[in-house]
Amino acid sequence: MAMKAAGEGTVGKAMDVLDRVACFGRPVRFTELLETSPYPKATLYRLLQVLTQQGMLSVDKDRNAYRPGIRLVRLAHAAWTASSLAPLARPHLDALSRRIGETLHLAQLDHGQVLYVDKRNASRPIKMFSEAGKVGPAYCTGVGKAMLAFLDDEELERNLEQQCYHRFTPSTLADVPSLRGELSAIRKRGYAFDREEHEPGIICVAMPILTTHGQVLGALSVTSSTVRTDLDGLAAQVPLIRPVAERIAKEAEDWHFPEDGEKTMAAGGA
Amino acid sequence: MAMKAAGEGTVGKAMDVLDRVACFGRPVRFTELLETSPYPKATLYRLLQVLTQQGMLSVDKDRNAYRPGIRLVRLAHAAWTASSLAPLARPHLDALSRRIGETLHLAQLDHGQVLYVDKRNASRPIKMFSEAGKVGPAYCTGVGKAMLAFLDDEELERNLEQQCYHRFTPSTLADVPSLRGELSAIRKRGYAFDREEHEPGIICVAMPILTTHGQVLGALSVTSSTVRTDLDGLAAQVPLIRPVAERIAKEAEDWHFPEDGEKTMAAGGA
DNA sequence: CTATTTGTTCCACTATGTGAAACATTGTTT
DNA sequence: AAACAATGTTTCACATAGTGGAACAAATAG
Repeated sequence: MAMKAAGEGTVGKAMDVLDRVACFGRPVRFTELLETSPYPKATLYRLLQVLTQQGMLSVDKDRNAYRPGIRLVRLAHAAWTASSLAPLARPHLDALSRRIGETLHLAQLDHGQVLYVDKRNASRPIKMFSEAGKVGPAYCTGVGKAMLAFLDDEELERNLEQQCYHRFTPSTLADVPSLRGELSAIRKRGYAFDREEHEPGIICVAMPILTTHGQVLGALSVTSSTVRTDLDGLAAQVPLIRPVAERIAKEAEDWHFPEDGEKTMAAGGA
Repeated sequence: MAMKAAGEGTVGKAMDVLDRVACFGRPVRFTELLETSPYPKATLYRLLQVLTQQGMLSVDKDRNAYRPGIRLVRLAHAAWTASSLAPLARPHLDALSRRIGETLHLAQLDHGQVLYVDKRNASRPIKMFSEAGKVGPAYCTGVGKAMLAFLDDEELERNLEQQCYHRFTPSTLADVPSLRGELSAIRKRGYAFDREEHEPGIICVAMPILTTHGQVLGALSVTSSTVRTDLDGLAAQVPLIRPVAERIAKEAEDWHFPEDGEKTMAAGGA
């Protein structure tokens, strides 16, 4: 995932390294990174130094394993609050969750990947942060396809290139032509299905969240399993989902920031 | 907060700009940033361009307001999972939360600030991500002081400089000498109190989480209000809290990463 | 329509980051 | 313990990449 060398400036490289470290999901040793990066030793070394010193990475006590730093968590809080649909969509998701007893996902597109920014689970309330922030493939998930389908040409091409087209299940659309076909069907239909394309037994309906000008903001999905329902069963939920997606889109568009608002200086407790 | 110009290289500046944008908690216009930044126009401009193009910032549709980007959320998920005590501490927090009916905080230190990485609320389950990721001052919170008290000299000095020493309440220790005194008392006692130093009516006990070598990993606190209990009441919880802090420390130390583990490629649903 | 604020581009200058290779520091082998 | 291998750190001549003053363009007023 995201393993292309960002030909951009120094900052671009630094971000790329950040990504690479984050991808591992465990502390990475210098050499490991060196082998999977397009950067020469010394350069990688300095980049890691800087990032560490900046708190974007932290070094394991063993003194030679890097992992994403705490500063990122702080920054992301801001990102999540200010730049995702989640805070705005929350009440709507809550309401939908109460009406439909199924798993809900709210997702956005990020560098060709689906980024889940919020989630409702049928049973327990929320599994918190660790859920928001997860990424998944775009070409074989309901939300992913729903968003891809409504991108403009230029963006679509860029995103199509960024997919890895791994055949997760027999029904995965694992090449560009079939995916294009599916996307055009989705455009016509107005929403997308996931026909066990990512995980066997898991199906979903996904509704794009679009501005009045057709700009893709995100997508909203209801997920279930083949043992509990089928595509028709999910399709029956569309009348419930569509207005929610539209509502979220409307609010996101209208939301002209508080101009100055309150600057609630610091966190509550202690 | 964190408004010093990072004299570091280009990457440092870029990160600094990220912070600045994140600080606002709302979309920021170019000029606004220009006024509050030590960078010349053109430089700031280019930094913003790069960050935007990297997905670390996103531009509001009005085309001239920057805010933290979605890519940060993705990165932070990795950071939270791999680099915070939260995932490891979760079961322990859950257990503690069941025994004590009060608010719990799990925090770590980041650039002189307290960063809350997890939280349990007495009443409703969790308020999710928007809680984890919040920052607060170190010099006037229980967790903050608990951590400061056990830093080594060099780190302590660095951190003391980074405090803003705003007098939130009459009991805030708003200068270095009194803070030093308090810290030494905390070192002797082994844990810290918050005596309404940050918010009137809010008190807490905080236990540092330390490695066997005395390295500060984080802190754990029980928060309550003066209408429900007093410092003695909170101190009575110490026998419950201390072992949990020790347990977390132990596990954090023992946790030598899964060496390779499973690479559960992508998120669950669809 | 002119004035003013706000955002974007130019370009000579040099500070910053580059990367091959040498060096240091581990850890492993016999 | 010496010889070896693997990993991490530093050096240094070089040029790319970032800098910032100032001129230019666009968008809002007045």
